[in-house]
Amino acid sequence: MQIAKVIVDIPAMQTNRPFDYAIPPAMEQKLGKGMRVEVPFNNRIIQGFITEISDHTDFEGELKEIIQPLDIEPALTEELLLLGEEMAETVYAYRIHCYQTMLPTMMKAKYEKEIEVVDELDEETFYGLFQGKSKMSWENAVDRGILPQLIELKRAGKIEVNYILKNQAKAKTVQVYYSDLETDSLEDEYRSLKKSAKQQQALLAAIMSMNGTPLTAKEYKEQFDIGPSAIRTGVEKGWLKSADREVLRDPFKDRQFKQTEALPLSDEQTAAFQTMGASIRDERHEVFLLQGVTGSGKTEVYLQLIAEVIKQGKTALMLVPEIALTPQMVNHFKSRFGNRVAVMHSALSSGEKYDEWRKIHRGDADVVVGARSSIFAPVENLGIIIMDEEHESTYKQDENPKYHARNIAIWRGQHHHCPVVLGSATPSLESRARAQKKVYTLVELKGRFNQRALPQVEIVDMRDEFKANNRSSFSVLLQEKITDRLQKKQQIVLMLNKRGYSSFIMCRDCGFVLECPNCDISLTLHMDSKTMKCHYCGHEEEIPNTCPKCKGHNFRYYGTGTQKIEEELQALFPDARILRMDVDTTRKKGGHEAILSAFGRGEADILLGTQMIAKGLDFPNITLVGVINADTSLGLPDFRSSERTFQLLTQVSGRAGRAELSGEVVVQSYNPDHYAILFAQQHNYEGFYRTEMSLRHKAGYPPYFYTALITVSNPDEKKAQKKIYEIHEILQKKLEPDTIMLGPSKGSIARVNNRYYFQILVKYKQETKLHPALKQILDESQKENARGLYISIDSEPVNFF
DNA sequence: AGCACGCCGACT
DNA sequence: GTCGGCGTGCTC
Repeated sequence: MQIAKVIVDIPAMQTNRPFDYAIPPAMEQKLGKGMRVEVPFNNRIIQGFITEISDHTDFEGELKEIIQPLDIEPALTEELLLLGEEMAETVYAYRIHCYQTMLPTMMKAKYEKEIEVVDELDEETFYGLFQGKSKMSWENAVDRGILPQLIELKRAGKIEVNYILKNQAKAKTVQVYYSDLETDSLEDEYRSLKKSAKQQQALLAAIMSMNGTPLTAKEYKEQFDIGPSAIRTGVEKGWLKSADREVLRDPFKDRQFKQTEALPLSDEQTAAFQTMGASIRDERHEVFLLQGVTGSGKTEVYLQLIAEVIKQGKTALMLVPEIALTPQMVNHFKSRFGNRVAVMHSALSSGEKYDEWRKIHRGDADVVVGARSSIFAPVENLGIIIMDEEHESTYKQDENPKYHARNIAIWRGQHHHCPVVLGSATPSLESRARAQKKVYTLVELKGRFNQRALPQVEIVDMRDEFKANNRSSFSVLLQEKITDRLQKKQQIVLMLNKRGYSSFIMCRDCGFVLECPNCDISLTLHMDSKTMKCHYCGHEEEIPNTCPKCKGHNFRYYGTGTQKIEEELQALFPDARILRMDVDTTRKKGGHEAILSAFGRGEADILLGTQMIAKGLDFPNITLVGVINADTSLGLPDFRSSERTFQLLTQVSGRAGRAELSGEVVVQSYNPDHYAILFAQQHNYEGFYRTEMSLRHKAGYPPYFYTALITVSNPDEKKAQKKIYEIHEILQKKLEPDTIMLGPSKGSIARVNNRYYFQILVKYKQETKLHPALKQILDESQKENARGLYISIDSEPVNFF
């Protein structure tokens, strides 16, 4: 008998292992590793993944049978099955979670409960409770509040609760019409028609010419000018049969892409291309750190490396940060490689995502372009993995499974014996340090395209502006330069650094700040909805008119929202056309792109936005970039705050002067002497790297130490606190003496959604005992989990919330 | 996760 | 005496 080992869809420590199922004889040849299946589990029916087919089981009891497969072909390749297993270990996640994140959300199971009548009911109950039907949905029962009566009936054995698994992954279909009649009989039909039945004659002629090939109604119309009513007649008369044909939802079907050819490479680009190309040709795994200043032509190198891979009959994976995945970016790839490019983008509908996934799965894509989760694209025969802007924190998923796409990329690169290219103008310290230690191979692009100089960056000390009685958000210098560019009809980009910043309101009389009732954080003012919102739990309330504490009416609005800056800017420059880009104006689908392309067409003089403007913006007429507040990101309680500030300033500076016109940057700051700002001004990555490395060394942070963040949360503050101290004690006993623990401390937001957070940050160099100790802590916490005590472990966290 | 089993308090 | 509270343990 054949046995399938199945990972079931129950995320719990006790079920985080394969369960054995008997394969019914009829399915023996049909089931395979990586398939989703429907299985009975503890009185229910749930989804699972087959991880292995075997002829042996250690299970002593009687095996249950697999009910049915949910796919025709395995959803997960052997590679992904293995990856998921290993990943679960390193990110402290359940295997089922890992497998689910590898697939489009549509393939995740949905469960429904229904109540079925199995025994005679008296008329009153049947017509009253069940409304004369033998089945009722669980929701219906809950809504009508009749569960108590149902429990009674259940006990009497008159009803059953059925568990239904819904496979949401449905391909979109269109109706097609074909004929299975012989030509002879069609000819007979033709002869028996009245002379006046022109439409039917035309239809029969068409059918005969198609030779049984199915066509949609639309195709009949286009090719033969036969309308739907004739087709209906054809079906009625039995000439045509209808069937469903699967179609792919193509998010780009209405777009034309002009074919582009490889551009000539500079000497430096050629050298970079050859270094990395050698590894492609030798089918050798190697990690490259491609460090190139903005405008050095990294993208063209990527495109040509991918072309090389395709030439070898292999496939390529191209990762970009979500925010950079603009249609502009997609264009580059679609134009070079045509429709064999699949794009995985969060703006796609779930159906479109599923179809792009299927396109890859079928082997119809040679190039996959996408954000973080595309690293799990089911491509076979990988020839290269490229990760652009590798320093971006969005490559780390901040919910379970907390994986970093960079690590997954390297794993897959090893598996496929292919190179991994990490590209950035401002590499993460971790990657740059690895390059220094020759773990990665450093490839540099130092020159800018067309030898264009990097923009001149001026720093304005905002403290001086304040002393000189300038209370505006714009320094005199920035105002002058804006005036100048407006006159010259050149474009301006202004960035508001919102990181670590929020707009809140405070009572001027008593100092009261409106806070979230569920979280220990002030509510943020949202002008678009005219409400106060909590960014952590979603709580929303009216903007108060009077202070709840002192009944005063004098509120002060803190925080510089883009909207407020826009008003200020417009007052200063009444004739300037300003475009604002922030979460409020880009919320709608395609809003981001619409604003960018309007700016690209020159429909505005000034683009004002948050960090999202630092990326994917490449317009020749921009000659001035202003950073309104460079330092708000410096004050965050995060050891990476300097690194992030440096990266952001460098990136936004790169927006200035990309073509014939040279650019200028004005950075306004209250900390003008901060090294992150000064090094960004000088475009000096190396200087920043060395300074930051020595600080990290002194403080004992990555890349000198590894980190793991353990977070405990509970609705009861005392319980969470007790647990974190217990964990602290266990770890103290077990870990190496040179391992450092910070904490236990309260979470940087102590309460979120009515849960209290406590955490410990473990910093270690060599630590073989940490992993088993943490696993054990997780295992043992399982019981408490049910009572609302959650433990989360984040290996190499990037956000410290 | 969700369900059955099992052991103690408040009732007909 | 029983009903039902939820703590405990299992699911192929």
